[in-house]
Amino acid sequence: MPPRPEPAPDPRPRRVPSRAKSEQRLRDLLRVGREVFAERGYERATTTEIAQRLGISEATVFTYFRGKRELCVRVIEDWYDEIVAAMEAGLPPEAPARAQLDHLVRTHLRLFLIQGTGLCALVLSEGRSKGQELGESFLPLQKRYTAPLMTLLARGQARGEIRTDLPLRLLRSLVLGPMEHLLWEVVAQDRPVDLDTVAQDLVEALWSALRAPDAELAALRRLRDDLDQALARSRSA
Amino acid sequence: MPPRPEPAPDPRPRRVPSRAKSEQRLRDLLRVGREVFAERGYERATTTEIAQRLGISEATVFTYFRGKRELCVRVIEDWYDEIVAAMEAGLPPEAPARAQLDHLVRTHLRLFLIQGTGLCALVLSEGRSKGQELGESFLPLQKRYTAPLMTLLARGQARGEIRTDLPLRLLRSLVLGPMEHLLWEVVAQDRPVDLDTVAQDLVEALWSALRAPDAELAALRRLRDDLDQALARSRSA
Amino acid sequence: MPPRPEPAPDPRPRRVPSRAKSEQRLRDLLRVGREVFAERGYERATTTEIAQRLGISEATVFTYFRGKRELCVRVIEDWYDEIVAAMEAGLPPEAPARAQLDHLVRTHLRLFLIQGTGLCALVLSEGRSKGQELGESFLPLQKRYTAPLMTLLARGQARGEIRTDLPLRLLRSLVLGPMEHLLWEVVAQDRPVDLDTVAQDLVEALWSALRAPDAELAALRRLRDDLDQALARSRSA
Amino acid sequence: MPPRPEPAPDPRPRRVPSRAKSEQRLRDLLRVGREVFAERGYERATTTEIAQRLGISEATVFTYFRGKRELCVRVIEDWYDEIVAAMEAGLPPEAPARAQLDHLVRTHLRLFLIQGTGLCALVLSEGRSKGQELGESFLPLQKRYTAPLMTLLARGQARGEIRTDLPLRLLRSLVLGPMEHLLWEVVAQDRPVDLDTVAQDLVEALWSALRAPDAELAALRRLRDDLDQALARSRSA
DNA sequence: CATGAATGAGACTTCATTCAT
DNA sequence: AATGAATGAAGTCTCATTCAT
Repeated sequence: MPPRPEPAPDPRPRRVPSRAKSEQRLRDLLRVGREVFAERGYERATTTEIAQRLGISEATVFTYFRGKRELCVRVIEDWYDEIVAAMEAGLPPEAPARAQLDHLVRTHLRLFLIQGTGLCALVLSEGRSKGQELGESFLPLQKRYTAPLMTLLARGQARGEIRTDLPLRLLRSLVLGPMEHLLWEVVAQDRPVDLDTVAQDLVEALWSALRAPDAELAALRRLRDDLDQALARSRSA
Repeated sequence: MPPRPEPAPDPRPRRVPSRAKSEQRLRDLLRVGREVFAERGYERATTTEIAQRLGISEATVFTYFRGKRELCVRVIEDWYDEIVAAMEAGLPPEAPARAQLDHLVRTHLRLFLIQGTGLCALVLSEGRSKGQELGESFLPLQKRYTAPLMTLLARGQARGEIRTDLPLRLLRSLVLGPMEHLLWEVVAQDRPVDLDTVAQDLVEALWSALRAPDAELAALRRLRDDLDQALARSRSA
Repeated sequence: MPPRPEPAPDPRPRRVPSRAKSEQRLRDLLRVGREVFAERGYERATTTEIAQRLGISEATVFTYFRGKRELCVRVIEDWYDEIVAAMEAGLPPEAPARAQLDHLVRTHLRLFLIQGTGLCALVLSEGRSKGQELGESFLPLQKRYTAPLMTLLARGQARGEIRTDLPLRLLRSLVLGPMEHLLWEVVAQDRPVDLDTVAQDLVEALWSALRAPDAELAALRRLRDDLDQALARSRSA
Repeated sequence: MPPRPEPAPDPRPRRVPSRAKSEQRLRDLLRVGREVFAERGYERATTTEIAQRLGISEATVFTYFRGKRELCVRVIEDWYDEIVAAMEAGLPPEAPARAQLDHLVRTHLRLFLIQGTGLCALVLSEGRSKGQELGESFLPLQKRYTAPLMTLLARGQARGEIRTDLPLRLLRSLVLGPMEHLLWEVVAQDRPVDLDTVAQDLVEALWSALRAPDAELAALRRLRDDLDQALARSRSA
């Protein structure tokens, strides 16, 4: 467990493994790397284990990646790519906001339930303190990751489907936060969940919080406010 | 009754850190331990650093705690104690659910903004896989931590203030999730936030999702009806 | 069949020292390990010293053995193998028991005089209390080690060469005990001994204690009787 | 487990604990020290444990003894004193050698069965290599310890009860060796023994090896030898 | 006199990484 | 291109011993 010095970006030239080397090997490393990092977290994952699971030499890992850190970053990037792709696929921009939200939530939960929690934890805990070298690589990824949601929300606001009285960032946390929290619980307590039920319930709750107040409600609120003011005037008279 | 698991042979005695030892030292260790674990996470935190920050010998750390792990657990416990205490203080059970929620959210954000994110990450990422040795100590703490919220929600449901059509667990995630997510962003992007604004907005959004679906609507309708009748009476007079 | 003891969760993989690794290195480690453990005993032997004597890095030691304990066990096993092999070589089962005893004692003393005392001490003092982690590995070795002697004794009894009125275990101690004791003295007082003389004397003494009580006596009596008869015949002729 | 540098005799003057201090405390320390050293061996015994068993501070131990090593030496000395005393008591010098041997063996086994094995191991394994600082203190003790036996044997030889054709040292090992060996077995394998039976058997066997050859046997052997010579002469003629 | 507290010195062990083959 | 082997640097933890009170 000695936190290696991880001696900074390392400007020395490196035999860059020729792309043509073994695409398969590279994919294997990313796949197994993802498994191991997800299971153990960054610090507790070892190059030894990754190599062993593939039945290759540890040294080979360093032929494909400059080091553990680079492998980890690549693993995370790959994972983000998948998520973003899945999220964007089948999200017709013209569908009603609630339907889009439903798709997003469902996709999200599904992807994470399969394997994502470990990686999520990885990103969360490694991408933490500013001093950490890993974290810096993650910010742009975070951006890409939340982009589909932000787009969805913005479109919904533009169309009057989603409330506009709260900052977008807050709405984003409102959607992503509960999902992550739910997933933690699932993993921590090892309780199986019914994806469909949870997704449905969650969207129901979220939508209550996100939707633009509907017409009658708006009218009634205005009525009440008018009344208030009228009363106030009458009293001050 | 199962035949006792045979109480581990040869328990070499350890120096027991006398309770009455320098209370100050102990508090210092917990304080600095909290800092370091929060900043670095469990694996990257080192007993060396903790000792150095206090200007004491590393060996001294082990006079007060059986090891790194115990220190960490104690740090977390301490932190939970603070949180739970703060959460319970000033939460009048008879107040309206929304007021209670407001208090809870505000307290939560305040406590975490001060230092909690690192510790939150610590708990989240270390309390992950069941195989991990730390995680097991954390589950009971999690329970205590969410207890105030659960009580609040249950009371609200009983009084008809909070919707009953969704499982409590989901509502809990709905509240805690966004807070954690917001805090990550704050820390990760180092963006300052206005606690009051964020808390107010968040409660506003959460309440839309939590309240009994027809509560406001019903109230407004009744208001309108009352108004109608009042006007009618006034005219018929 | 008892329900398997649940195979320890989360077995973080270790680098497996490949059998084909530098055989030479391995032999060196066992050789030097034997020296150091013999000189210092288990606790006072250090991996540092073992590595230093070979001029290699301490880490390398752990590439070949899982840890200090495993190295020690392997050292002892090796040593036992040598002893048992030497003991069995040249012990013709059909030879008279006393001749076999002579061979065994001589071999034993010779092997131990070279280096064995330290290792003997190691086994004796580490294999002591049941709580000790090392001891458990040693019992089977002890069995193998004393097997040749036990066989010898049993065969001798079957043939009527060795007394049968005492338990085998006691006879075993009667043989092995003095040898160990003699060796202690040699080492402790650093007094040189003449292997042949000591072995001869010891066997002489041991044989007095082991032989079937009446064996020599009976033989001599028969000799005398034969003689008498021969004389008688010669006179009557 | 770090083998302390044990920084050599330490010539600095030391507050020698006034004899009048607490004789009781001193006895307690020696008693408990004996227990712990016997159970664990020198290296694994800790001043912590000794102090804890007495419910006193670790520092106090160092008020009574210059250090762990000195305590250990004193423990061993005490133990030797007891043994020698017990051995000498009730050993009437005029009794037949075999009766004396019986008493000695019985006393020895009894004393060791109670507690001695651990201490025996201690002496054996710590008093090993010449470089060890502990060992040097032990040689004179060894002398005192074996003195009663040596006296017994010498007297027996003088009286013609014990054979004189073997060196005394060898006879000593012949007696002490098996006893130690037997005790190892008892402890190592945790097998209970019947002291009386074992003692009786052992003495029986030992006596066969020690006693002066009896009259008939001697006569017969002389006869055989004479015969041999006569035959030889007759042939060479 | 007794002790609470602190600590220096070191032990075992792990692991990312390098390099000759 | 792949790897067997080696290792530097670090980490956690233990314990005899000292010293001010």
